[in-house]
This record gives sequence, structure tokens and C-alpha cells, in this order.
Amino acid sequence: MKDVAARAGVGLKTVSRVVNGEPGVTPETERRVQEAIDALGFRRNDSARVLRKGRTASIGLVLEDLADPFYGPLSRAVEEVARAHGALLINGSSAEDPDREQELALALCARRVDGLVIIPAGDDHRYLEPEIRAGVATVFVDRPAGQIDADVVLSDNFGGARDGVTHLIAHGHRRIGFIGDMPRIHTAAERLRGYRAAMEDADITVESAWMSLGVTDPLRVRRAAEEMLSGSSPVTAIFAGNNRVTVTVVRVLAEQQRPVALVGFDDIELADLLDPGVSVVAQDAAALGRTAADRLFRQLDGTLLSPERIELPTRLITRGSGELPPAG
Amino acid sequence: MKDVAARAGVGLKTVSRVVNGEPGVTPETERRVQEAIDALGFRRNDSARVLRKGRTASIGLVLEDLADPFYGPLSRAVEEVARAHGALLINGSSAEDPDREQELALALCARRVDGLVIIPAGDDHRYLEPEIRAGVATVFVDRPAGQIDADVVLSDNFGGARDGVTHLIAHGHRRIGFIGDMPRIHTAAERLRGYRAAMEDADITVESAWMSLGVTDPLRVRRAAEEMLSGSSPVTAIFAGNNRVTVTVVRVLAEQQRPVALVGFDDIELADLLDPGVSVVAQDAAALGRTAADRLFRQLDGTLLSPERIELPTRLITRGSGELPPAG
DNA sequence: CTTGCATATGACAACGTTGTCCAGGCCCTA
DNA sequence: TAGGGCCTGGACAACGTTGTCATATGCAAG
Repeated sequence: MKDVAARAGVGLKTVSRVVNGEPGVTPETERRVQEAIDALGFRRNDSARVLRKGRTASIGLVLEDLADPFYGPLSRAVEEVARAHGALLINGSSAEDPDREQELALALCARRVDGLVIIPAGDDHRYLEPEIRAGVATVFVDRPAGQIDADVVLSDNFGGARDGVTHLIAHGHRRIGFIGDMPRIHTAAERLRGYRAAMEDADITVESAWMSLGVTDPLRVRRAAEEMLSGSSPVTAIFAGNNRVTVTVVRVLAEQQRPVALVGFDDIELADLLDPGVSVVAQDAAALGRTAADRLFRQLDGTLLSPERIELPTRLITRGSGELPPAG
Repeated sequence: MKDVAARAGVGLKTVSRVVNGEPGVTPETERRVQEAIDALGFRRNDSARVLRKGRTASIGLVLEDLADPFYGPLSRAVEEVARAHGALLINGSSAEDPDREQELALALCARRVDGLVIIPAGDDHRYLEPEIRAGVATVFVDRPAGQIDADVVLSDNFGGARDGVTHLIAHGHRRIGFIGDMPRIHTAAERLRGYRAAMEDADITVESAWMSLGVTDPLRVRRAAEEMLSGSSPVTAIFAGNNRVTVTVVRVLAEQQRPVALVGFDDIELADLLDPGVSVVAQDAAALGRTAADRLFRQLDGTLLSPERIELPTRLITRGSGELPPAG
């Protein structure tokens, strides 16, 4: 910028004015400055700007895995909102590791992002307290924050799972399996709770062999599914706790002789084209991201009052697999 | 930092030394400083650091759409490499709009990212020349750069498409349709070229009614597919130019009476569970991202010589749909 | 006891930008 | 013509950090 000023034969501040479109510059002067800028290929250094102004016009997103089809649309939605506010998005994957989540979140704070959208991996977020006090807007998505009071946007995991399982029960099933992630993950715990609630409502006593918690990699999901399908009281239906589980279970069921009903949490692509179509409890990932980002920027505007918990509804989509009658 | 220094009763530089783990500080002093840091919840301001040092330890990724299942893994792979080098990833979606791509790329440069990974939407990247000259490492992925000489990592789109179409021909098809994106997009053009090459190699004259270029939204893809299946010389097989097209075509074919063969470019989830399984020409999105990011950091290390064009092979995965014989 | 060296610490400038404040020139009016 | 207000432009400090260099302290050798 110094160079530009020198070349245009004006003061530093005048260049700054031109670059930022501030008033108080003669068209003639502006032309000269613009010329110098073009000639030198000058581009404002945002680091210095940030240092001076305090706002970075960027927000951070910490999620579990960008490659997961559930988080892609969520991330994109956050990005769109950020863009509408002239902000850039920095994102990082925690890989479901609390330490890595913390490392990422703090690294983002060190870069002075204006706000953070976090899909928590851990369950203790007190490490963010100084940052929040220092003015970093924070919204948690998909799972609530641990040990601190903050905005949270999540799906109705409990209600969704209960509806899904109730749907299976309505179609005559009583021996219903549940395969889900580790209960230390809030969504997994809530969905399990929904499963239990639906079963209890129908006066069904859940046998422990029907439940598989904490499995997530395809091999172990497969084994878990096969076991609950072959035990002494085999299940006639399975409720899959998330998209990855659903995919694996679909594979396993395709190999079974007798039809087994299935309802999965999270929608999956092409679910309608399988035979039978896969019935799912769908959540709207984009809406989650959009809502969270909206709230984040309202925090930054100062138009937001106190932390709130927003729960978005889920939707049961019937495609066939959830409507199969009990067999075997 | 000033506050920390005051509280610990030491100089600014000493705090800096402690924060950065530089040698030359008495354990006793270090303890006092550390204590002050904890008490004040101090975190280094990376903006100032960047301003001073010139390196931001962050790289930018400009892609088409984070929500696209093809770009998720790619983005994640770039992130992993960045993480290994202690860098953060800032990404933005261009939505296939050249202006937006440029806006994003320049915004990232203004933030002084150390490097850029770009999946180009436009075909003229001369706007990046000043930045590259200024030291911003740049690698293009999936499609080559326009009008400038830069590192490029892409899949063998031509060879992949040719193999896929040849595969259909080998199974007896001659009237083969092609549905792809706008030929101004490099990948689309290359795949079209592969289609034409395969047809020519088999001495088949392509009728214009067999080709649909530039359609990408589900409705128009559907219409295009239906038209080429119903004309005066209906096709017996379709080559789908990308994952989104494939998904829609699968839907259309499911409604058809007679079996129609299909090979798609890009793998899609659950493709193996459909009936018939969808044969595809798969490219390795993660490998693309990893390779590109590796090259980026090698540019930054200074261990890289001149721009290069790296082409990764594709893989034909047969699952049934591509092996159907001609019918009708 | 002096000299010299190593080690610990701090003062200061600089990175590039922007907010504040002031100076100078111009035009208008009385 | 003098006085006042407006407009344009620039000097300067500050943002928070780090590299450079100087100083102070301690200790060993002469």
C-alpha cells in the first residue's frame, strides 16, 4: 500500500480510502490511485486489516467428517449463510475425537474467527468459556454443548427414533433390534431413548440381545446385525441408528432369506430405488446448518438475547422396508 | 500479551518466548508466565502473528459444491494433508460460477492463505498470475487451469469414459446414449471425447439424438433420458457423465419395461445393492485431493520444480447394469 | 580483581492497515 | 476583503506479535 501511495503520489490514507470506497476522494485522485493499484497488482492484506479492526469476517465450523454425506449439506448451508454475511468459512474435521475438536476450536479462536459452529465430539466445552467471554459467537449443532450454556440446534432425535420404532410396532413387530453408536454421543443416546420409549409404550420388554451400542464400523455392524437375526429370539425388524449403520444393515438384509423390516435414522441417497425402498426417519441437515448459522450471525449482530435450544422436527419417510410384516 | 507480561512482571518478549516454546527462559520465569497466561485466559492472536511472519499456515480450497458426495471425500483428504502440515483449511463453494470462483480465490488470497487448491469453474485463471508471482502456491484439481501454467491433478476422464463405453460395446450395444454436463466443463468435454473415441473405434456413427449435453438438473436429465429411449432409433444403453446424472438415469431406467444397460462415471453409494447393480467408472476423489495437497505443500517447501499435469487412473467396476445385453 | 564469555531478559522497530485529527485550499457570503 | 465552513488529503498512532539487538547477571579463567 505504501508502494501504491508512492506511485500515485498520494498519502497512505488516501489509498486506504480508495481501496475501501470511502468518500472524500476526488475522481481524479481516485483514478490515479486505481491505476497504481492495477499496475502493482496490489491486494489489501486482510491480516493487517483484521489486526486493526478486530473482526475477521470469517467463521469456523468444526464437524465430525466432511466426507460424511450428512455433513456435506450442513456445511454447505452454513457456508451460504456466511457468504450472505460476507464471511468466509474455515472448517475442520474432528474425526469424533474430543481432543481434536478442542485443538481445532482453539486454533480457530486463535485466528480470531468471529464465530464458531460446532458439532461436538466431546462432552465438556468449558475450554471455550474464555473465548465466549471474549466475544466469539458460538452455536452448537446436532448435539448439545457439555458443561456450558450455549445456543444449540438439533434434530428431535428422541421423537424421531420413537416414531420410527412405533411405526415398526404398528406393523406388527415386537422383537425389534436397535443398532446405534456409542451412547456417549448425544444423538445416539437420544435415539436409543426413543427406541426404549416406543417399546415401553407398547409394553414390550427389550431383550439385551436386541441392542447393539457403540458399533459403527461396517464389519462390526454386520456382525451385530447377523447376531440379532440368528439368536434364540431373533428380531423381525431392525432400527438403524444412523446413515452408516443403515447402509450396512441394508447389505446384510439383502442376504437374508426371510424379509426383515428396517427403518433407519437419516435419509440415504437412492433409498427409494432399493427393493424394498428403505424407510427412514429423515432429518434436514441443511436446515440444521442454516438455522445454526443464522443464530450465529444474530449473536454477532447483538440482536440475540440468551442461549436457546432449538429442536427441528424429523420426518418419517415410508418406502417399503419399514412396512414389511413380521416374518419367521 | 502485554497484560500477561505485566502480570508476570516480565518483558513482552519473554512472554512471546514462553508462548512459542523458545529456549532461553528460566523454569522459574516460565512458570510465572504460564500462570499469568492461565489466569488471564490468554491466547495468541494469530492475525498479528501472520502479519509479522508472512505465513498463515492455512490453505484455501475452492470447489464446486461441498454438498456433492464427490467433493466431500476430496475436501476431507485435502484437510488431512493440511493438518499433517499444521495448516487449516478454508473452503468455499463456487457453485460452478466462474465469477464466484474468482471472488472466492481472491478473497482467500487477501487473507494471505499460503496456497490454493482450486477446482475450476471458469476457464481463464490469469487473474491469479499476480498472486502466484507473489508466492501463493496453487494447484488445480479435477479440471485444468485456463490460460496459465500451473500444477494440475485430474482423473483420466477421457480414458475412463472410453473404457466404460467400450465395455458397453463389448456387451453388444451399438446404440449408446450419452448424457453429460456442459462441454465447457473440462471433465464433461473429456468424457464426451472418450465416448466418441470408443464409438469411433467400433465404427459406430453417433446419432445426435443419442447425445445430451449440458443438462444437469434432474428434471432435464429425466427428459433427455426418456427421449433417447423412445426416439426412432432408441438407445439400448446409456453412459451417464457424472454421479448426479447416473442417479437420475437409474430412476428412469427403473420405470422402463425393457432392460437398458447403464454405465456411470463416478461411483455412487449403494450402487451394488440396486437391481441390477450399477456399473461405474470410478475415480478416487480422496486420492485426487491428497495428491493435489501434497503437491501444494511441496511447492511451499520449495522442493517442487515446474508445473506438472498428473493424471490418476479410473477404475471400471462391473456390477450388472453395464453387462446387460441389448434389448428391444 | 579484572576480563571475557554465556545465558537470561528486555527495549524497540517493524509487519500493513485504519481511525483520529489536523492543515491547507477553495468557495461563499457579508 | 475578511471570515467562516466545507472538502480533500496527509501525518501519526495503534492493533499484537516477533526478530534484532543491547543490557544485565553470573561464573570461570587469567
